[in-house]
Amino acid sequence: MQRLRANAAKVRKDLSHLGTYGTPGTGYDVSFLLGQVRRELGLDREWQVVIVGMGNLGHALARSQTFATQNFRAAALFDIDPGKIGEEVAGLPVRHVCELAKVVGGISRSIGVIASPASAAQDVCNRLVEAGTVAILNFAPAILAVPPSVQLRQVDFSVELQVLAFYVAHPEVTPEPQDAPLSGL
Amino acid sequence: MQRLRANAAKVRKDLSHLGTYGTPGTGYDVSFLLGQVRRELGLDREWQVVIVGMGNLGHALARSQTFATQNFRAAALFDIDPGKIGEEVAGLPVRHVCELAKVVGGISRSIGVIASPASAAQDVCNRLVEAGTVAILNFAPAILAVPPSVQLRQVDFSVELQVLAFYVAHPEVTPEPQDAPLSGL
DNA sequence: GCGTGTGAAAACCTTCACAGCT
DNA sequence: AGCTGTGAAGGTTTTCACACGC
Repeated sequence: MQRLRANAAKVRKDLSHLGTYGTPGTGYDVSFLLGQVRRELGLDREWQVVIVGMGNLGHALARSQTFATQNFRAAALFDIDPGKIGEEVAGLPVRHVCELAKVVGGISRSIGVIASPASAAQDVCNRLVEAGTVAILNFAPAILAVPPSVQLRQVDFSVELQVLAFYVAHPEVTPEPQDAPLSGL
Repeated sequence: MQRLRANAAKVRKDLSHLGTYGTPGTGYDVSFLLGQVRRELGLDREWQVVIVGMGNLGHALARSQTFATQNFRAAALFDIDPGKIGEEVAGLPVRHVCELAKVVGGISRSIGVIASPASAAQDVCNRLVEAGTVAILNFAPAILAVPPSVQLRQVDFSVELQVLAFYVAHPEVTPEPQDAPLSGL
C-alpha cells in the first residue's frame, strides 16, 4: 500500500477500469481478479523471446529466472561471432544472425532483445523488425528507429545511475514508485 | 520535442524551475544551461560505482560504456567465488566480498550495484549499506529493504518484458516517454 | 520581430464520501 | 456491519496567451 503510494480509493478506481469484479460487503476474488489483470496486461499467452548478442549480457539474460516462471520463453539466440555459433546457452544453440530472418520469421508473438554493442544495434533492430517481431527491448546505449507498429523499450545503465544521482542530490524529493513485476498467483 | 511528448510551454516552465537563465528574444545559452541541468541532477561531481557479483551481468556492467563518458567511475569489483578473486576486469581486480566494508568504507559518494543471484541480494545490500554507500542499483529479482537514507532502484528484466507485452496488447495506448541519459555537452 | 517567463484557464488525476449491495 | 463502485470535491500538471526584454 505505502509501497505503491496509493490508498484504498485509488486501488478501487483502478480496478474498476477492468470491469466490476468486486462483491460489495465481501471484497474481491483475488485469484479471479489476478487472472483479469494478467489478461489485460497481455500475459495470458506465451511470448517468444529472441536474444541477439551473446556476450556477457546476452548470456545473463538467456539464463535469467524470468524464463522459469513467467509466460516468456527463450525461443532463439543469435550472435555474429563464428566462435560462438553452436555453443549451447540455457539449452538453446547460438545461431548466426544471418539465420535470424528464417528462424524468427516463423515465430508469432516474438519479442526481440538487443544485447549487442551499440554500433550493431540498429542493424540488429532492422533484422528483428523485418522478421516480424512485435516488440523490441534494447540494452545497447543507442537510439533506435522502428516503425510505429513495433513497440520499443530501452534499458540503459547510465540512465539508472543518473536517476540515483539525482535522488541522492535531492533527498527532499520522494522518488516515484517503480514498476514491479506481476509475479504472484 | 515529440520524443518528449512536450511542447515549448512545458519546456520553458520546466527550465524556469532551475532559475531564469534564458534571454528574451535570443533564447538559451545551451552549454551554460546544460551545465545548470547537470548540477541540478547531481552530475557535476564524480560518483564511485561498486559492483558486487562478477557473473556475466557483473562483467557486462563493469565493461559498460557508461564508465568511459559519464561522471561515473568503476571503483571496485567484488564476488564471493574464490575462483574469480584476483581476476582483472576492465582494469580492476575482483576482490572478495569480505573486503567490501574495508574497501568501500573509504570511498565517498559510492553507488553500489548488485549483480548477484537473488538469494544473495539482501546480504550484499546490507554490506553495501553498512559500508556507507548512498545509493544502490539492484539487478537481482529480489525485493530489498534499505534504510530511508539510502536510495534504492531496481532493474528487472521481467518487468521490461511485461511492459512491452502490455503495449503490444494495447496498441491504442501511447507508451509514456522513457527516461533518456543526459549525455550531450 | 522574436522568444522567454508567467499568471490564468483548462485538462487531468487523486481523494473524499456516501449510496447501495451482501 | 463491511466493502465496492462512483459522482463530486480537491489538487496537481499541462497548456494557453500575453507582457516584457532583446
